[in-house]
Amino acid sequence: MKLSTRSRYGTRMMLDMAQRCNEGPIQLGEIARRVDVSVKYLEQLIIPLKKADYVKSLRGAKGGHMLNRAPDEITVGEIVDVLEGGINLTDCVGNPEVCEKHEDCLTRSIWEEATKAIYEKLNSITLAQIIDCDKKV
Amino acid sequence: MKLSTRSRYGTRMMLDMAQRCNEGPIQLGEIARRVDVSVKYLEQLIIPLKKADYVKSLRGAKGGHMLNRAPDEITVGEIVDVLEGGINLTDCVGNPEVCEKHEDCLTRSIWEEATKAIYEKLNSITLAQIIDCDKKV
DNA sequence: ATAAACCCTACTTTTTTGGTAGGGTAAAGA
DNA sequence: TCTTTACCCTACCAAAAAAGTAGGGTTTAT
Repeated sequence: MKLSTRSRYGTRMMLDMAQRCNEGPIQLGEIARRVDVSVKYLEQLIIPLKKADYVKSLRGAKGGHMLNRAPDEITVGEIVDVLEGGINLTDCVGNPEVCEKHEDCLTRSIWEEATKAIYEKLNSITLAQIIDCDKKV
Repeated sequence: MKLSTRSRYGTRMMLDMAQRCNEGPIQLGEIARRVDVSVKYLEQLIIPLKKADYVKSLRGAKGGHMLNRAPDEITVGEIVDVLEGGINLTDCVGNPEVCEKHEDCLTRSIWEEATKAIYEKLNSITLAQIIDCDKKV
């Protein structure tokens, strides 16, 4: 029931980019230093985020990464979804048939409802909200 | 982010007992057969549930286990809490100080809110509700 | 007594997580 | 054009957690 470091570090990274979304491309090395995670690990995390079009990159000297949408157009739920490979408390949530007892399973609906609760909560939080919240302090 | 088999099997077991809560002590072997989990594994799961007073046991011949409260007095959240060792999406949720960056962490409040969402959902579901729901079908 | 059933400790295996290593490729700027 | 900078890609590895087994001990109803 714990979130993986992929989601946690990935969210930190996205927030870092969100805070600098008007400063042009940002190098991974820079982000790595600030969020305190190795460049190599962040490289791994940014690939699926690029594939899902939340991030775009520029190669070459002076290249780097940046958000592909405004911070208020990206939710934490979307990030977790990409990095965690779906937000599901159990394998049977989206796919009842993976379980041989799915015909008369009393519990699946519980896990479905709980999954929905977490999903809705995370999808209601945008990167912009988190940054703004910080500015007020 | 996946629920462990401990929570899932444990919930199945508690539901099984709830469905038979007026039939006296129920043997683990019987439950194991119905919920399709080894007796040895269920033995492991029932210990913390007994310690937390959700279950009571009778030793000896014709002994067995039974719920220590009415099914509408036990929530799924309580079961998961016991078997999972707390419902927390990250280690820092209840204990900010485990993280050296907790001073200026933008993300902790996200994980706290999401944890709260799942916690409240699971705590709103009693064993009785799940069984009743089944009876209607 | 003894059999049925729970109780307890330890160990093992498998899977997932959390990375590291090392080289390849693209492109901006001199 | 050439070189540097930074992203891109494929493996691999180690530690930890999850999942489950093994085997013996203890209690108690009959």
